[in-house]
Amino acid sequence: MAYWLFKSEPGVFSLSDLKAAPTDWSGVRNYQARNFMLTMQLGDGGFFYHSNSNPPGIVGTVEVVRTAYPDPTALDPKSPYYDPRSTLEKPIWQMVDIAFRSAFAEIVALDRLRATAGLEQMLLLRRGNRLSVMPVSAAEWRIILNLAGPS
DNA sequence: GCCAACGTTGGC
DNA sequence: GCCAACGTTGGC
Repeated sequence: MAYWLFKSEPGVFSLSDLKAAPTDWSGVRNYQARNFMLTMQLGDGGFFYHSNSNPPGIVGTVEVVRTAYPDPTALDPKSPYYDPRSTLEKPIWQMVDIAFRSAFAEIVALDRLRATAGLEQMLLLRRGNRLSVMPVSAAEWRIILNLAGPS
């Protein structure tokens, strides 16, 4: 069982959108993020992070409900995520499916994460980090759930 | 809207 | 294989 963090701009896709229906995490075009998705297991937990919002922060939890499979938007010339290097036979990009699990009573804001002991090593907080999918350690997971309180 | 940080691209 | 240029991300 591993833990992850999924980043999304709420104006584009929010936790409420995910609550309405599970979704595929298509459109990831970063090799590191893709490689993380390739290692995800059914039932893995994830935080849902709202970026480019005020304040940015973690708003709830999700669950991996399907392991990695080819991202079809890479093959669609009309998609903004189209990648002509990718083919049906040799897909480059992968995605997983995630489902809503819980919404925090209050957002755990980025500045609060930064101020919390035990989260100093968190990948999310690293300077210049731009990954849309990243791992979270079990310890970090526990600390943040505590910050969030009952959902 | 600004800009620092980063990944990717492409010329050489 | 180097590295400058570029596009994108995301906090502020």
